[in-house]
Amino acid sequence: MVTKSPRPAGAPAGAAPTAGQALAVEWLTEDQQRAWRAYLDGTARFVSALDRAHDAGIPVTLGEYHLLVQLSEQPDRTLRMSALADGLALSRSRLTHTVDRMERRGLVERRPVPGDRRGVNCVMTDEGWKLLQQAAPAHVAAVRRLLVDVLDPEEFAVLGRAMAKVAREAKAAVDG
Amino acid sequence: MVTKSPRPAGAPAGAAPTAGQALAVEWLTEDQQRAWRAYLDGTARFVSALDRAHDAGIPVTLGEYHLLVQLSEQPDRTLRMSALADGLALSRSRLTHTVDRMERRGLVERRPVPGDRRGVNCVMTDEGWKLLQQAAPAHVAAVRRLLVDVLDPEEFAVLGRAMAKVAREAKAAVDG
DNA sequence: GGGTGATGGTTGATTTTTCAACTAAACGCC
DNA sequence: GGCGTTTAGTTGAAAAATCAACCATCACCC
Repeated sequence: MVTKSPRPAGAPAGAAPTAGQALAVEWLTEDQQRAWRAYLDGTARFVSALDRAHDAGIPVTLGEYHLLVQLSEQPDRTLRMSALADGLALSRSRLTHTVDRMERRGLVERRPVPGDRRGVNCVMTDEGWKLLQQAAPAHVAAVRRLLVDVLDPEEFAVLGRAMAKVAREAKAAVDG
Repeated sequence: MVTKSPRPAGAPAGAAPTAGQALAVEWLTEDQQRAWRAYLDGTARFVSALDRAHDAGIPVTLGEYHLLVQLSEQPDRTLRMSALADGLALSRSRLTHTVDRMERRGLVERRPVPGDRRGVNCVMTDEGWKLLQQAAPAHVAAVRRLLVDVLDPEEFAVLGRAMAKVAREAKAAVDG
């Protein structure tokens, strides 16, 4: 197995790292490789299956759905753009565009933030709320069918804990 | 906790499902909810952190990198478009466009498939190979730093197994 | 109270992705 | 051997995401 054609991230035959680095790269073991690939592949396929479910009958995009969910959890179904962007791990620009579209559809509204004249609040409209309600059952069913019910409970729990750690780390890497 | 404002996928107060369904939707428990959120959030942040790493110093996009990796594992660094699309969970159209771009950059080449005049093979060029080599160390380092080394080994192993199951299920859902 | 830098958000151009329509070759089958 | 169907891949237009500037307000602090 060692002499396969140089694998994904397997030790490349020639080329040394560009510069500076002391070549202290540790490649992944076979097992790690497998797990990493499984994660990658599984996530890609899961997301696209879920997307497909949203196309077929759920009246909002997966992304829009998540945005509505975030808002739905706020006391007044209201969240500042920046908080929303952070919560959803979206760029500010992307959020601006997304909210533009959703606003046009009447799902959310922009309102000024009381204390800060720079700020903009994003508020879910009744329309948006209704749509969320409508979308929720099929969405949850899909998540169950494609993820939750596929795993046994402990597995799923571990997955959750693991990804929570990953989230923390990634967050640190980005803004740290 | 039950009487929070209707949660993400928590039991909505009003609206019944659109039609037909016998309302047999099972909502997620608190724990499941947490795990699902963690997965979603963790994945989003992980991917964007990895993307960012690719921007900063790695000379190919994450997507392009994965494509090159797939090719690198084939005997002749060659794979049919359809196989590549399946392997990467990409739409055919998206693959066509992506390969267009990469071909312009000289990273891959299109060649006819010997036995089947409909088919198109995608072959990694030496250029592409060199680039992959160059990119690999930093890529692997990032994956380690952001994922592999963040988890303890058993956790990571479980993650791998779990997502492999998920991948199978999603695949079944899509083409089954 | 007037700079200076950070924060919040938007804009518009560029690049990617998606979507639906389309061509061409292969397959099956009678 | 001819006809419908499926498979492979491309195309181009429309939608969405990214990127780099940009404007305004705020916060600090001297």
